[in-house]
Amino acid sequence: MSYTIDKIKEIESKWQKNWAEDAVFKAVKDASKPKYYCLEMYPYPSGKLHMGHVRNYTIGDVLARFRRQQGYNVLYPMGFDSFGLPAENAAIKNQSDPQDWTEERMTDMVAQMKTMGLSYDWDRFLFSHSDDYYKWNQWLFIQMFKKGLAYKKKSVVNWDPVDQTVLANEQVIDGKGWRSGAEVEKKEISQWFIKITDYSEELLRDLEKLNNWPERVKTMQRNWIGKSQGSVIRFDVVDADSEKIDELETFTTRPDTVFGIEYVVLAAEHPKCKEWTAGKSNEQEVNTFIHDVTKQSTIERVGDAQEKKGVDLGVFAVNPVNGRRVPIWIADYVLMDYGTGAVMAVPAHDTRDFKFAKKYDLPISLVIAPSDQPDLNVEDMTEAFVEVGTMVNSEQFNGLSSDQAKADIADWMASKGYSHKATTFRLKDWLISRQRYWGTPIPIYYDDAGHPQPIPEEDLPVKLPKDVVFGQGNPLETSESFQYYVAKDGKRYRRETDTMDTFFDSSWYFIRYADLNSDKIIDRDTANYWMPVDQYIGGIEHAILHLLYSRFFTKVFRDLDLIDVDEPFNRLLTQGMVLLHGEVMSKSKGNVVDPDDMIGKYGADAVRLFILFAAPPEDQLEWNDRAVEGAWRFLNRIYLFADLFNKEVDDDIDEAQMDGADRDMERLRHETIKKVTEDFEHYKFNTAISSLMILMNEVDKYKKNVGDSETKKKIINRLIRTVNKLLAPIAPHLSEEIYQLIDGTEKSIVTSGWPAYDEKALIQETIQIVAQVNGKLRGKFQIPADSSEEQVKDLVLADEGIKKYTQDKPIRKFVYVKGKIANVVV
RNA sequence: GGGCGGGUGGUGGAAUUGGUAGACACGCAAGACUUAAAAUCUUGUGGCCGCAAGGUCGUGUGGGUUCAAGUCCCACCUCGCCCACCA
Repeated sequence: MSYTIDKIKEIESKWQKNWAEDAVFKAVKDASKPKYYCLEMYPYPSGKLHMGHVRNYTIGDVLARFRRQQGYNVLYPMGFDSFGLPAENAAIKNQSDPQDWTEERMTDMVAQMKTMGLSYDWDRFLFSHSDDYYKWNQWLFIQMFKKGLAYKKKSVVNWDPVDQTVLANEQVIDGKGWRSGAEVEKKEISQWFIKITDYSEELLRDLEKLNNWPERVKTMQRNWIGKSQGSVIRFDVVDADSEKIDELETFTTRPDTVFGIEYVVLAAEHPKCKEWTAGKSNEQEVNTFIHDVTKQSTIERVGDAQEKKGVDLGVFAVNPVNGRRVPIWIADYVLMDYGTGAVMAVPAHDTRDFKFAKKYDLPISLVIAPSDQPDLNVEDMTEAFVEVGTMVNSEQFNGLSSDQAKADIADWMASKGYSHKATTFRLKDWLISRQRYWGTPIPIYYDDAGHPQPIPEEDLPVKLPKDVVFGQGNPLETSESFQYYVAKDGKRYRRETDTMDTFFDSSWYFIRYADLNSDKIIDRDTANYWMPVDQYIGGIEHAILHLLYSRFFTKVFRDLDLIDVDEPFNRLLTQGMVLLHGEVMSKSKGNVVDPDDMIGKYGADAVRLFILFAAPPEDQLEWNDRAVEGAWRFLNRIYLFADLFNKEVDDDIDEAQMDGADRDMERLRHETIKKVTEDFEHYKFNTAISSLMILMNEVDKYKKNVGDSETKKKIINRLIRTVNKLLAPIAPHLSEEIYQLIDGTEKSIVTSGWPAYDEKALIQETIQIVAQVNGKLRGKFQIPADSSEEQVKDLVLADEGIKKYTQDKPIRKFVYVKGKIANVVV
């Protein structure tokens, strides 16, 4: 009778089995129905699901089931981001095969997903280490190579000394490897890059289209792309005798300060540093400085941000706007890979330049005066003035606001040929090569001249070999079978032994789901039918990298004429973390709650219900075992309530037979349908659930009178059906059980439809309004819903309770907000 | 340093976007049932005063706008996340 754990286990496993057998969740393209593509970020096969996964998938499953009931054709697949370092680290430690290691973990996690009752279409199971998938990674790479979007470049890279691999800029966090946490070193090698910067402008602009993305994710992407507009100014470079020896370009966003340039400063990596000082007296000093700066790891260079160091190169730049000769320095605070690697320094109006000038006793001259201190003296300045002010010491621009001068000087310099306007981005090309085994092999061989050539498409996939040795540098270099590519003519060529960053895999898997078994990368019509993903759900930690790369790949697909959409994810939900006692759950802290334990104790439905009820999906969620029990109690109430279903009566109600209590009950039923439907649309699961609880609280009062009339029995039947369907996305097993018990149909509740509400049924005859005197609550009134303001005023002012406060004072004002509040001001 | 979010009972969180602050739930307390416990049910539960009716204070702090402020404006305190020498 009661909803005991044994009963729960029986119900849950029964329906999981039936759904699988009946292929209830199989997605089939059907142009006659609106489609809904719901997707969670596919997980890394770490071994076990943690509560973060459980939360993520519960949210997605509820949305998928909600849409199915509404009649959408739903695509809801699952897979694994199964390439990556942990499998390889395990191989190094335990001599295990990365593939076996990975697949064991996948098997365990899939079993856990199934006990959660997630409604995935398991016919579309994708994992990135399958050669069926990575073959298309390779195919894509070749298309990119042919278009010049994949290229090789020697460069200083971030070297992770622990993982023995190169890291992308984005994978360096505070100068440390994002996985190992080791301090990153500098190393120069030849690497593969993807030219994402070709799409900087479009990636930035199209953020505008993403109306259903959280604002903060868009802001993070905007900052990451980092567009700035400014001018590139050309300087003549002269020696101590003012003989021109070269030219130099600097980038600035502050053309308004050009009359205040006191020196020009180059990055240590700038090639001109060595050129101009070769054979000079300061050559040794400059070389030592360059060596010291460039060998520093990022953390040392950035960590010491306050202390700026530099060396005078002994050459000069001529400021084109006024002919002034200023020294050229080299300094550690200038970055080679932004702008031109050379900066015009205006100490009075740039914080870094100011500190540098103070340290090396360089002159400072003011060209913008603060509006509240027009007579500011440079000697009195303790920091740079970086705000808008009035132009001074800037010839014909004096007196203008610096904002205005910024535009005017840029135009003027450009017209004189001193500069051109330029746009720069912070976004860098994406370094994708990894000196690692467990990833997609880069499909390239090197011809006799050492030039990279694509492996012909008919030779794809380039499969990962098994004859490798782990723990000695790049494993692919140790494989006899892999090292050489044998071409059609029988010639042997050296093969590329780097593999791809796993972010490459995850940048387009959502497109492959649309047409997983195609013998092309995708079938265009099928992809166009399912794409874009209507609802994408995952952690905020992917706000930049994964989501930006995915947007980029989608645009590349479009430009390769493979698909017609240009943004992959229509709506994005970033779910919050799961905490225990205010801390993130983690194995090292020993504060993890095992999903299996919870499901074993209370059932999947109760765990799902708790997770959705305890917090809005984007907020952090504080785990609470007791509250899970509370969720179980609520389900128990539903289970017992369904017992009242009376098969002897239909639910065709004669409205004339309804009494006041019946009408109230019916109205609340309609209100609840409306509330739950709207809340689901806006991911407000917690308030949807609370409105179901309110309904059940009212039902408990109402049902005490059941048995009196035929009408009440019918209303109870309606309530059971409604509550069950509204609850079905959240607690699918229990709902399916009840559905089959009361309606006994062949169909599943999954496709049984979504309850409708009637706007007319929501109208109330009498409503409650609140009366205030001087803004303080003084009384409540039941009034007919169509009362006029006059009627309300008369009623309120005549009331004894209100009179107590108004006494005989004159009424200064009477404010009435229809159906809500009346405020008497005396 | 820059950007983005937050701060509401013992706890998780509601509040129709300016209109009854604390919905709903957890916890707690009292009671019913029980030999007892668990479960279940009933009642209460922001602080202060009061037996009660009721009064009064109350959404991080201080000011302001308004008939009316958790919500809008100004200043400040504080927590979290992201980016960080970007010229």
